[in-house]
Amino acid sequence: MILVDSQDASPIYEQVYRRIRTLIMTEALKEGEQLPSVRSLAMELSINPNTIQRAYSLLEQEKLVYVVKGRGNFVAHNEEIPTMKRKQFTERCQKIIREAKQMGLTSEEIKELLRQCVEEENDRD
Amino acid sequence: MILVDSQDASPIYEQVYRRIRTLIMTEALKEGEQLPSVRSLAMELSINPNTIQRAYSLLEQEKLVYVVKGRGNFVAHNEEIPTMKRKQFTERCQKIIREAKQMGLTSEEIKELLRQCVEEENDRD
Amino acid sequence: MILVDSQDASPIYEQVYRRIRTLIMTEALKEGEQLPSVRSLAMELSINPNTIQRAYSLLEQEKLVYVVKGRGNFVAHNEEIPTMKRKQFTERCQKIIREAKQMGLTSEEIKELLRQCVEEENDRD
Amino acid sequence: MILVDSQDASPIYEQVYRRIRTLIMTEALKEGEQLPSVRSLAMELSINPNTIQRAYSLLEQEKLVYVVKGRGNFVAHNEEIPTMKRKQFTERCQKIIREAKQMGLTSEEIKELLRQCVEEENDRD
DNA sequence: GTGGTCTAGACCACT
DNA sequence: GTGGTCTAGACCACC
Repeated sequence: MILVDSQDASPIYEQVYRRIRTLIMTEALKEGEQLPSVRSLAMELSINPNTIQRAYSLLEQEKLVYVVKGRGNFVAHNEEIPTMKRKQFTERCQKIIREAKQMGLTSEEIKELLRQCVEEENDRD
Repeated sequence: MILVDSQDASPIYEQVYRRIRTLIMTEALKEGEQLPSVRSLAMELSINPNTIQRAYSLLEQEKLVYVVKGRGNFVAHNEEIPTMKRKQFTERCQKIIREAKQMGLTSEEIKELLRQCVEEENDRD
Repeated sequence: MILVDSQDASPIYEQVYRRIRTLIMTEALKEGEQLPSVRSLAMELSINPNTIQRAYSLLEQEKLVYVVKGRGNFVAHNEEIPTMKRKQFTERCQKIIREAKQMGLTSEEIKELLRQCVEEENDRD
Repeated sequence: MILVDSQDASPIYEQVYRRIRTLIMTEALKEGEQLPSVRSLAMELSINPNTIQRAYSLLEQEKLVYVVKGRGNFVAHNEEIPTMKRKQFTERCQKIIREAKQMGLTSEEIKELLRQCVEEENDRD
């Protein structure tokens, strides 16, 4: 369910964090469900427990996970997930549009290219 | 023409590289034009010449710049720039759309959010 | 009468301790009254008897509870409770006011903020 | 300027974090000023560099500090500091008032005790 | 068994 | 020299 890509330039703790974050947002991990323990997941991925610990701490900070000392980490109740998903998508869009403009693409070109992307993706469904 | 943001998390050589890359793609720097020398640019930005050298090397690797030993760095001829710009933008779009779908956003939601982004960006102009 | 919040970061034994302490100080549990037995309370809250035992020990240390071996735990006689409550509150206040001054807040600001706090709390009643 | 109290139950990284946070909020450390390097501070306090690192990361997350890789940590520009100070004070007040009510103190008593505290503190000036 | 903290020591990227 | 990441191994509190 969780993989570490040693080719990926981003730090391992961040890969693990992002992966679990996605699993929670897609509800592959449901509210109240227990995450694998720090140690067991570390063993499974053959990495250091501290590295997993760090990923779990990030998830806790974002209130996606809550910790019960001595028992484990659990998926938190979070009704803002749909909002978060939209916000995340919007931010990324704005970023690439801004960069495209900086590259000298006109608003019209951008609009047209976006339209094409959406259509293509719909055709694939 | 080139600025370094010390608050930016990305390394300085990459900031310089990206900035010049943009200048070339927007044709603010035209084919055959000479780039500032490694030393003079380093002085101007008060950073280490090694850092500039590294940025120039990246540009050379991408064939956006060619070097004439003893004379300097020059903007290369590259007729594929407009195509590159579009292709790059399209690829990024497809990537974030695909990820959004994986997150469980519907095609309709995505379409709507994209429309909003474009509008907002136009309003900022 | 006693609840355990698994989301609360503080250890369970402390939650139980604080809760019973409050019940005694508010005289919801009166002098001489018997506390539930370690085992029965553990069963009721579905937690380990050791955890309850630890909470009771803290209460005993503070002389809020006394133990009769083989019979159970009882609320102690303690005529200083009202004084304790005021003293505790006053000490805390002084502490945060002193810290606020250290942060550079003026006496006037502090007075005003305190007034607001009191009002808001009264509105909630 | 920074001290670690081995008696204090709170983790070392948090003590360091809180201490520097206070220094910034009181402007003992001013905007743009450089913090001691991770390694040098670790040496000075005879603790592990990782522990300092962690404290600095917290400060960065709160945007009180920004990092320039390869150069060091610097106090960030943050115009929200006065607001933060008030908010922090208000939260603490609310907390102790709420707890006092839970203990059975009446609103009148609380008001009166607060008034006394403020007066005493003013007398000390 | 669980998570939380800390140390010691290493390697990397950046300046 | 700087910060950032990771490992290995330890100890503690809690359940």
